[in-house]
Amino acid sequence: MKVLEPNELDSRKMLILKAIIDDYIESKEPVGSRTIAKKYDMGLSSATIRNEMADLEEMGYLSQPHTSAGRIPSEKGYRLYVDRLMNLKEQGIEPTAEELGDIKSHMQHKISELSEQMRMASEIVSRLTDYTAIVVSGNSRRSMRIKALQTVPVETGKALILIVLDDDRVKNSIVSVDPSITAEMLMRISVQCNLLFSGHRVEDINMDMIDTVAESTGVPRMLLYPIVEGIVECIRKAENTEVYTEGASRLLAHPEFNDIGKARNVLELLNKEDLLVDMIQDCSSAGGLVVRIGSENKIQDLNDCSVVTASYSVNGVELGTIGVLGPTRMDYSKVISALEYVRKGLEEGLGGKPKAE
Amino acid sequence: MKVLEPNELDSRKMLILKAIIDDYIESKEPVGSRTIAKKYDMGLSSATIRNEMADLEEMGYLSQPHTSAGRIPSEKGYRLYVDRLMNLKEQGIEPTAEELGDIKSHMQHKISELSEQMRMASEIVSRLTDYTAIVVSGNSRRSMRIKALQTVPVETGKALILIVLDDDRVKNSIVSVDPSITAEMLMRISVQCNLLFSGHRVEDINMDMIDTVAESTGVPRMLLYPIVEGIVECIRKAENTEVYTEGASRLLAHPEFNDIGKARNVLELLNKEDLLVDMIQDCSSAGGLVVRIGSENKIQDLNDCSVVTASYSVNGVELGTIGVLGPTRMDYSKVISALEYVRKGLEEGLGGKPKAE
DNA sequence: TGTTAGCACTCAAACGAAGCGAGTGCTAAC
DNA sequence: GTTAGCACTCGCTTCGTTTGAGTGCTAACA
Repeated sequence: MKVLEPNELDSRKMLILKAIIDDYIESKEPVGSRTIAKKYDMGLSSATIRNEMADLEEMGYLSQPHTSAGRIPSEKGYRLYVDRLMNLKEQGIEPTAEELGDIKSHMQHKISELSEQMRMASEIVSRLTDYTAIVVSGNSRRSMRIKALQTVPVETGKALILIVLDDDRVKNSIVSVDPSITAEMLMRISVQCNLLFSGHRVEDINMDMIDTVAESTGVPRMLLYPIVEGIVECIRKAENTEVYTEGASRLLAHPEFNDIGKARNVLELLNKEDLLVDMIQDCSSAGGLVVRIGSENKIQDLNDCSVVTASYSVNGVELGTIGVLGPTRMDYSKVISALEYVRKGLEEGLGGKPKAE
Repeated sequence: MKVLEPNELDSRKMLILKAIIDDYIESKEPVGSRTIAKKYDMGLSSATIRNEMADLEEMGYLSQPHTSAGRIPSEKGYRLYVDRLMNLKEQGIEPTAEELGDIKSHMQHKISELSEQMRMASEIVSRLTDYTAIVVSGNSRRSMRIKALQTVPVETGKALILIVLDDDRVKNSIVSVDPSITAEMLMRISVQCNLLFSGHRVEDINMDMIDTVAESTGVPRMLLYPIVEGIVECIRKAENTEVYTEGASRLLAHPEFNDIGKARNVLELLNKEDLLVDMIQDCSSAGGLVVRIGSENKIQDLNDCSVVTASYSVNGVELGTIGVLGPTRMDYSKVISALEYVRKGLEEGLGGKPKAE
C-alpha cells in the first residue's frame, strides 16, 4: 500500500472527498456526483465532480459497490479523512443536562471506585455515539503499591484477606485456615502484615517477609501458608484487567449489521474477553487517542468495523482505556468528541482536584 | 381462555400432540400430517392424523401459520406439553468430561464466592442449551446476618469499611473520615464494631449501637457518622441483587431471531437489569423450577420467548436464581435437565458438604 | 485546457406473473 | 372409525420486465 504523500491531492479533490465521506456517514448510502454538486455547492457541475471522483477512485480513496452506484470511501479514504479532513464537532456532542447531572453526581460521590466510574463513562459514551463501548480498566503493566493489608477473622477456620491498593481498589478473598488460629492471632497477624507490607509494591513481597511475620507473631509458618495463598489470590484479582462491554445491542441498529451473520460474529466477539483486552491494549499502547479503521485491526471479524480508543491517566499512571466499536462508516468526529469529553470528566474526577480547563 | 380439563383429550390426541411438538422443536418447521404419519408410525394414516390435528387446532393446542402450511403448537399446546407430555432427557445432557472438570475445579476451589459460582453455572447452562442464561444472585427478601464488620485505616482521612455476611459475601466501601481519626482509633472502633455487630441481623443495627461504640471507644459521635454511612453503603451493596447475562449472542443463532428487529428488542431488554430482576424473581417466588411460556411472561418484548428458571437454596435459604431465555419453541426438556444438573452442582458446592446423590 | 451538457449504457432493486409443492379439508368408500 | 383420493389454497421460488440512479464518454464551449 502506497504511503500518503501530502500533495498527491489538490485541495479541490480533498474538498470533494470530504464532502463524499461526510455525506456517506450521514446518509449511509453510496454517494453520487449529483448529490455532491447539489448539496455542497462548490460551483462545479456533476460532470466535473464525476471526473474527480473517477480520479479519487483510481487513487484508492473511493470505491464503487457496483458500476451503476455511487461511491463509498475506502479504508484509505477514511484514514485520510480522520487524519486531515474531518472537522471535530465541538457542539451537539455535549451530553444533555440530565446526563451531565448523572456524571457529576457520580463523580462527586465520595466513594470513588475506578471500575464504577469507567462503567458509568462507557455508558455515556455508548449512549452519545450509539455504538458499543468497551472498557478495559486496570493496567497489568504498572506496578501497584499496597496501601493496607489486613487479615480479618470471619469464623473459626475461616479468614478474610484484604488488600487496599494505591488507586483505592479493594480486593479480598476468603480462605480456610487451620482451626487452631484464633481471632486474636489473626489480629496480630493483621497488624504485622499491615506494618510490613503497607507502602510496598506488590512484587516486593517475598518469603522472607512471611518469615518475619511468623517470627514476630509467633504463629507457625505452616499455618500462614493459606494466608499467603489468599494474598496471592488478591493480587491476582488486582492484576486482572477487567473488561466490560456496554450497549452491544446498539450495533444492531446500524444497517451494516442487518446481515444477521455479521451481527452474530461481532456480538460473539464481544464475549471473548481476552481478545478484547488484547485489541484495546494494543491500541492504548500506541498513545492517547487511537483510531483503527477496518483491517487496521488485527481481529478478522472486525474488518468491517472501526475502533476508537482513549486512555485515561492520572498523575501519569495509565488506569484504563475506553474504546468505541462501530461500523467502518462511523461518525468519527462524534466518537472522538465523546471520548474526549468523558476522558476529561474521568481524569478530573479521578484526580480528585479539578483542574482549570 | 378455557381451563384445561384432564380428560378433554384422549390418549391418541395426546400422543399426536406430543409427536407434533417434538418434531417442531427439532425441525423448527411447521409439521404436516404426513410427517407425523411417516416418522412416528402409530398405525394411522395421514388422513386420520389430519382429522385429529383439526380437532387439536379447534381446541386451541395448535395453530396454522397459514392455510397451506403444517401446524405449530400454540402457547396452550406448549403448556400441556411441558406439564404432562414431554419426557425429560436423562442422557445426552451431561456435560462433556472437559466441562465436568471445569465445574469440579471451580467448585473445589477453596475460595468460594457465590457470584463467581453462579456465573460459572450460567455459562455452563448457556453452553449446554444454546440459549441465553440469566443469573440473579442475592436475595433482597431474606435478612442477612453479619459475620464480621471491620474498619480499616487506609491513609489519613480515609477508612475502609468492611462487612462479611453469613453467606460469605464480602462488601466494602471507602469513606472519607475526619483527619483527626488515627489508625489506632480506627482499630479500636473496628474491635468494638465487630464485637457489637457480629452475629446480628442487618436490620438490627440502630443508632443506639453507634452510641455504644462512641462511648466505649471515646471517639466523638460526630466523627463516627461517615463510618455509619460506609456501613449503610455496604449494606446497600449487599442488598442489591446482582444480575448477569451469559450468551446473549447465542439467541441470534435461532431462526426466530432472524428478524433483526425482534433480535434487537430482546437484546436490548437484556440490558435492562431492573426488568430482568423483576421477571426472574417473579418466577422464583413461585417455587423451584418454573416455566413461563410466551405471554405468560409479563414483559411484552418476550412474547415470543419462554423463560425457565431454577432457584438455588442452601440450608433453606434461597441464594439466587438461574434462568434460561429462549424462543417459545425451545427444547424445554433439554433446558430443564440442564438447569437441574447445575442446580445440583451448585447446591452441593455451596453447601460445603457433598451429599450422596 | 478545464468545464459542462448530453447521451448511451449499466445494473441493483422493485414488481409481477407463472409454476411448484407441501399441506389442507372434504367426500365417499371401506 | 379409518382411509384413499381429489380439488384447493397459498407461500415460496423463478424468471422476465421495468425503473431509475448513477456512470463514462464525447463533443462543444469558455
